[in-house]
Amino acid sequence: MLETQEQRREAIYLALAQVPKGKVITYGNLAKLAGMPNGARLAGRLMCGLPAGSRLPWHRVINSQGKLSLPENSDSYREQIRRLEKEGVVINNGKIKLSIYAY
DNA sequence: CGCGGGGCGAGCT
DNA sequence: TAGCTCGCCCCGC
Repeated sequence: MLETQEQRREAIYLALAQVPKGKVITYGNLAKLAGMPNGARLAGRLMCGLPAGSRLPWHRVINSQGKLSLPENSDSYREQIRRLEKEGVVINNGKIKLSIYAY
């Protein structure tokens, strides 16, 4: 299980698809749920490689510091902020409250 | 095959 | 809180 990179990718996607709306999850935790204790960086890699039309909630994935791990000047960054706020996620000084972490 | 670099994380100063 | 180091895994050179 989880031998090919396609299987790992699917595992991450499945785990991501289970993150409820209005909540967020860290890269490390996401990878862990997918069965990869040390796959945080892989998770990050996959996020930036997601197809544009994907229905996956990639915007609910943040780093362990409770912040968005994207360049503040990028379009993706603003897009993520926009989507999160639209779901009711409160962000203080760029940080997200621990109370809305999933799992 | 070594080396540097990532949408990472944990631990120490 | 801010930096730095080190460990992890995957990629491109």
